[in-house]
Amino acid sequence: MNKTILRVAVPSPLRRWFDYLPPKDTDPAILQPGVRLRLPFGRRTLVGMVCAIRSDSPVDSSRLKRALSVLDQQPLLSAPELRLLLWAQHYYHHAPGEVVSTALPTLLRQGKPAIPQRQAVWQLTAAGQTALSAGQLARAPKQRAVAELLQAQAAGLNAEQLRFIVPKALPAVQQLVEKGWAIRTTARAEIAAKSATAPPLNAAQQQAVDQVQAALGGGAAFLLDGVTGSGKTEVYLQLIDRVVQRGEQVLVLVPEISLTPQLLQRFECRLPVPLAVLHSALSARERLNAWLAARSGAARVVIGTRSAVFVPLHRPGLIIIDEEHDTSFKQQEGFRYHARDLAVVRAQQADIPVLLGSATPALESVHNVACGRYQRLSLPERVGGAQPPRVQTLDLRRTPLDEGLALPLLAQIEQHLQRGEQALLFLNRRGYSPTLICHECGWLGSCQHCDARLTLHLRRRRLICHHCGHVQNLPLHCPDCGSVDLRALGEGTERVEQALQRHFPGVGIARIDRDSTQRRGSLQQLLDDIHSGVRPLLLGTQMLAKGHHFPQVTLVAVVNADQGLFSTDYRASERLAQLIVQVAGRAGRAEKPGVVLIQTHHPQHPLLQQLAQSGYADFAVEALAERQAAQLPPYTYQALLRAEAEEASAAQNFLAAAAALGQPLADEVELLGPVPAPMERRAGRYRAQLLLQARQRRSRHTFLQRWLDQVDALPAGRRVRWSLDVDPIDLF
DNA sequence: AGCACGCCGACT
DNA sequence: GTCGGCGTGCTC
Repeated sequence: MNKTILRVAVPSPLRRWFDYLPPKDTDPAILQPGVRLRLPFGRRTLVGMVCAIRSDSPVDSSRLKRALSVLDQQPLLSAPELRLLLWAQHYYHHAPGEVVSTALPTLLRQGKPAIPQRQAVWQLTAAGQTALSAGQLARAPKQRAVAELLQAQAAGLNAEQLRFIVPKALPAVQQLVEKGWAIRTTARAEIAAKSATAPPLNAAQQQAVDQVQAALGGGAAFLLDGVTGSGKTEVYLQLIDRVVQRGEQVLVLVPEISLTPQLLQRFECRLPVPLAVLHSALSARERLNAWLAARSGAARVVIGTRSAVFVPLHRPGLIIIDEEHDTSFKQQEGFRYHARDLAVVRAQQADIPVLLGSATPALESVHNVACGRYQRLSLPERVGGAQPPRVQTLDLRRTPLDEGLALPLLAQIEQHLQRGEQALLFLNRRGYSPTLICHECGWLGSCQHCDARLTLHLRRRRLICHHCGHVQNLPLHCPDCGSVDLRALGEGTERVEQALQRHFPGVGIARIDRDSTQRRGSLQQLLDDIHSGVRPLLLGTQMLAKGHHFPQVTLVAVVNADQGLFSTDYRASERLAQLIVQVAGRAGRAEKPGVVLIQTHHPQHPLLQQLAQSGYADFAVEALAERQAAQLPPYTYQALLRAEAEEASAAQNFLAAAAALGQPLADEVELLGPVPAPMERRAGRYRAQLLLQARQRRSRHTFLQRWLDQVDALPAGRRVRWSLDVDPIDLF
């Protein structure tokens, strides 16, 4: 008898598939891979997805349950889309149900119908127009901001659009409605067809566009290696335009931090086609609508962060990954996939080109070019003939420092400010100082939940743990000896800001870090002040290093490069090089060449020398040679088994048991550890890890396949939280 | 992960 | 006498 068996991904952390019988009297035509089922699972009822249809099962047929109902008339995911998920499940050895869940919007995971729901749209009324121009909203800034937005968009804006641009816009627009100054409708906002004209491309940009265009309709991977300011986005836009004209869709993946209203605005006014955006700030309904628009083909361009790599597309034509080196493409918990790597696989499977863009490509990508897997497209020059910034080290040895700033640096800042130009200081440490010490007895303020020092936040008068968020009041005297002589050791942005205020009284300073930009809209305010010249001194963390353009900045200083130079993490030098080059890229535009100063006690360090003299590309070649000599990725293939537990030895014990199980299987792989994590205790849990390294991807895969079956069954595993990370990028 | 079953301590 | 602690077993 030829039975129909449904192989289902069930939302549970189990690394297994579950087989079901179809519901009674099901039309066989609707039973296809990609439809959802309501299922009895243990004593619960869950929503799972059919991933394969078979005629037999390893499970005895008497033990197979019947699914309760089929939730979809059509598959939610097409065969190629499911294939990508199955590939990812296999490659990352992760639970099928969690892999599928990652690819579905929440409402679909909950079993809601896959039907778009019309969204409310707000428009300004005539009365609202009058009130706005009469200045009646002068004392309600939020309502005025919303009203101005609505005035600019006659077709109206939906909740998502309003919220994305004006924080807390919904209560404000509600108040406008109550006064009769705005109305709420369900009319669909028309796409503004105000297409800005494309600027002419330079020769390198044109060549890049031509080469990718020639590859449309087939599979090929490109690395667009373009220095900051070389016009990568313009290359994307013109390619997107051509793909859309072929009637195909483009998927654009960007790091979370660069998906800003400015970026969207640029895309919207250059691409007069429906666009869908997928980011974390969307409501569940908005996310589902965007997802469905991508799936139906209504959205021609889909922009999203990491998880958008799984979004279904009616007619995919091109995938673009901007800032491909950015580590936010790697999910760091649960299903630990890398969106960039999966995008490459997806494009390959769909037989379409993929374009990875960066000024500082990941060493993996540079290596893939060298192996012939990617074709390199190079944009060596800045648009408009701007000169690349000059990179110099500033030797800190025996140099007087004021709060971490060398006097020659302060002198330079002074000069640039006097010329009416701007200066940017980069310091990857927020707060006032990373350590509070008792000058009397040596007591250090440390976190009770982590193996870490507490960071002093002087303005808030708090000690804060940057690892677990623990907050305590600033002690007035030493808890150990009672001395009042407590001193701040080291510099954070808050402290450097004070030093700058002292040195440059009256000069506006824009401090940009997580603390100064917590209120929504405050980042925008700071950026506006920078562009208008109100704040010519910029100081900040990572946030300042990514994406933003500061045309007036002619001096960039890296306050402390030494932290990254001697780390035990072999990826630290790659990250430091990327950071320095990215920060340097903020400096100098067109007619004003920039200077980059790197403060260091090790001016002769090869990494800094290389960046200063020959740039990132040469650094990458050298760094790859070192990786090869040390047999590290991308020349070997790693996986990391992590474990954590409240009890000190539980994590180590579990990993030791896992290692013992692995030894007999480990003929082509190496097991290193278990060792305690670099910061063993974090948020009250003890953490340890076991590293696996293999010469071949294949041998890593077969090992993991056999090993995990046994590890899953370890009783010690129940007393810890453990997870597997294939291709880890943080070894802690 | 859930959720149930099951076998030992302090409480209405 | 029970309510409830968390060990351990199972999920097609």
